[in-house]
Amino acid sequence: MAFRVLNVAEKNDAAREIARIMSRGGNSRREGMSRYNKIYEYEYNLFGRRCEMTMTSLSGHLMEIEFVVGYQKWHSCQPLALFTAPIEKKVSSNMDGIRKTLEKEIRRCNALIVWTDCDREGENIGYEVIEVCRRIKPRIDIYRARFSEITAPSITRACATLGRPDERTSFAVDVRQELDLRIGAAFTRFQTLRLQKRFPEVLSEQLISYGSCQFPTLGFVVQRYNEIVAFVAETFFKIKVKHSTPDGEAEFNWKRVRLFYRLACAVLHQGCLENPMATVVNQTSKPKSKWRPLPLDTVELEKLASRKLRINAKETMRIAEKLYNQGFISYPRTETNIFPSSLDLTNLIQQQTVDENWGQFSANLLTEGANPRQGRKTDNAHPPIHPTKFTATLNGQEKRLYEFIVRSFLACCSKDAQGIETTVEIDIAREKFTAKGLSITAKNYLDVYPYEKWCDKTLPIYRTGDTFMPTSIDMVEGETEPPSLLTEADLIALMEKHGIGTDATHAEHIEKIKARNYVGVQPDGKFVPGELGMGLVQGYDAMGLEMSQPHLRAELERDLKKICLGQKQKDVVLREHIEKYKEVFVQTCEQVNQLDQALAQFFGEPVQLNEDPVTSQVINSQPVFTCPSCQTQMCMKKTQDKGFMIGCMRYPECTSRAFFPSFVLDAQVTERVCSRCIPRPVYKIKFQFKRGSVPPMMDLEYCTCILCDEYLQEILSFRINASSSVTQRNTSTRRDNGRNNENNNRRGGQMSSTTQSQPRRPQRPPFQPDNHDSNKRPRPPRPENYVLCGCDQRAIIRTVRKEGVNKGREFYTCEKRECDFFLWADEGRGDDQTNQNQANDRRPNLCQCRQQAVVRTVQKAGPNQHRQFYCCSKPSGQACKFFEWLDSERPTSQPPPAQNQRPNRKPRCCGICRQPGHTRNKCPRK
DNA sequence: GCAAGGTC
Repeated sequence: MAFRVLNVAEKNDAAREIARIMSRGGNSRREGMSRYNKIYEYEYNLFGRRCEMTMTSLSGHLMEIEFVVGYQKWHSCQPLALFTAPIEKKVSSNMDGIRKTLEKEIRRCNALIVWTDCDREGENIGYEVIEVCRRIKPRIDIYRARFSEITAPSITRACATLGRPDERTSFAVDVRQELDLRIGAAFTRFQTLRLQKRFPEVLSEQLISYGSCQFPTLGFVVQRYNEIVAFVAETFFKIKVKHSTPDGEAEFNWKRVRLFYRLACAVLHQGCLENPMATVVNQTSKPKSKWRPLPLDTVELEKLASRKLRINAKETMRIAEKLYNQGFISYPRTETNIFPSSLDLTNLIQQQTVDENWGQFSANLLTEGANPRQGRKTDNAHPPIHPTKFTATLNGQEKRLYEFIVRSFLACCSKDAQGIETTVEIDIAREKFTAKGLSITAKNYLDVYPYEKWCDKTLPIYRTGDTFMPTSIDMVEGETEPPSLLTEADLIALMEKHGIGTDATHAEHIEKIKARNYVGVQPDGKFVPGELGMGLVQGYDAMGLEMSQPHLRAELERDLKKICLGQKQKDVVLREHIEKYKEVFVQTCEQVNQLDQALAQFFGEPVQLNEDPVTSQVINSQPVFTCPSCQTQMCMKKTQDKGFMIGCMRYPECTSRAFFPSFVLDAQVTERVCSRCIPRPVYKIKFQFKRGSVPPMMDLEYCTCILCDEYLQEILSFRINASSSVTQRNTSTRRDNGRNNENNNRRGGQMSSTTQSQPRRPQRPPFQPDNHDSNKRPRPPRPENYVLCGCDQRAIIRTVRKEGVNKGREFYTCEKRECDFFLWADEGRGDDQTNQNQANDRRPNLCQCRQQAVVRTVQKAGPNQHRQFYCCSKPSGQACKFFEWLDSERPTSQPPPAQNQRPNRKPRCCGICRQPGHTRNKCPRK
């Protein structure tokens, strides 16, 4: 049986080229599941045997990381929680075709060779391929091909020296991805949500993002602007000597360049004036070259297009990609500035000989032979940017950029410009002056490269020992000048220098800070900080945080390198950086007023908010509490589906909280007293309920304590029972009546007399957050008037309200809607343990699909009506077929007594005919 | 609605 190998490259171009080299042009091609990623097939000798090779490709990263569902929405959690929120890595939806191709092809293969780019990201992308393939074939043999360029020798060498993928390098990328996501999302949400509310007139629609590359890029612009603003001009003085002759004019510059003291300069100037005769002390002539341009890589193209053509980096890349797709130029995303020896430069130059502007130059170049200047960088994949086909059909910016690429290519393949530089040094009153002249002897590349100037400068002829009387000796005054604002090319150079972003992303980061209104661009192409950008940088600077400095990113880069070298563990780096940024985040929250103040300089006074100082979370209702466990302020807010919540704003770090159910319409804190936890803070809250949600108990007052963390339902059930005159229960099933007693006494006995008659409940220890796992919400202390139901939730007591034999009877039912737990209260009345035992007895089994099985009752008329059975609790579409009768024997023909029926359970009314027993879809009237 | 990194 044939030994098949699946080969995967990072992009289709690379796959095609590697396949062509390995097959010596003899490969076949077929379509894959992704239209951009073809499948190439050929045979190759590998592992000492003839192998059937299948080569396909990706389009960069196959997977993306994202927070799990509960954290994706902006208001779903505190931004602080994003530092620890669970994340997942999965195949991006737009990469589904590629995933399917891999899954399909790996099934028929015996080994996998990863041919992704040989850099850090490439290694990580390789592991994404491995993960997808291992899901299909867990034991597949995996190799890594390492190559420095896509040429026959390099590819052959890679095949002969196949190794294993480097997990550490891939880990480094995992760390970078996770940190970028967590930090970016946390700060972006925090800044945006807060500042939109603080400055609604200006920022209500503004997204205020933070990114580890965006902010340093902004920082460069602001720093240069600040340097200019802070610049103090200094006056300087210098001496200039001129000499005019019939052969030409010479201007001599002072060797001291300039002095900042007028008197000193004046003394020396006076000396020259008193003894003005100049003596030529030295005269030299030497050859001078002006170097031709390097081959174009992406960054160089962006910088030069910005400087020479005034086309910005983003636009340059857009046009370049279009030219590439039309086949006019080579791939424009490359870090290589070395032409590979395999590239046929002569043919490329030949194509350009037909042009009316540079055709003649190209023809001459052919006769001389191409001699490209070579740089030092290679990305192992793509050659420098060069024209691949002649065209004269382009217009506008496309034409300009194409012409620039062609002229750069021809200039690079030509020769340096040559000239003779003459330097003349003279002495006047022991002060030295020099003048320089230039005589160009061969323009060479300059003939085809109009973007650079090199001019002749003719000097009169001087010989050493000559003397002459200067035409003028002047003392001139000048002022030092501030640096100029950054151009886009300057900005890209700074980003490159400090390791901010990559070649492929520089333009995107610049574009992003423009889009966010952090910076603006003047008509002359210079970058100025915008009000928002300036305010953000000033605000963070005022907090003493170096958010806009490149150091933080540089530190991460250093640690990532250590992961690659095995000097540091991935988890350690991740933990350290998360902790560091989390600390920065907390500091930002604590000092966030600095940010407000910085922006207030530009946008006016901010709108006042009720806010938490740590999280700046806006609070909708008063007042603000102090968290008893961490001293952070807590807030009460209305949640979408859970009614009201009082909770620590540092959740989940601090788990102090209390929830109130959704039938509460309004809540108002009236006091801060606790009968049980004094001197701990406790809140007494007055609730209003939706009409009908509880028996006629409107404006019920409820005292709860955050420390004790008790639930509203408990007091509700108590009050309901107390007012319904049901038989007195065992006092142990009642909640803290003693506490109410104390409260009532303090408030002058406002509570009903029923509560006052209850005996005091034993004191329970206050809530101790330190005893809880910070990742889990603490379970509330269990009050005595509920039982645990089978799904481990509380089953609370309710009263049958419907007319009939069971009216007024009480029953336990699970708080959870999905759970069908039901227990008559009088079946175990007076004995809490019995209640619990009964509940436990009725705990559902685990069904076959490991889901809970719940008890249901047969509704349908027939011999089994009212009989109970276990079945899977999943929704019908997903449920397994687990089924088990609850009773061992079949029931008699008589229906079971009424107390075995569940009151008010699932009337199954269709809502059309108002008749129970069928669903809306099956209604005969429909 | 968030990052940065691949790539088409």
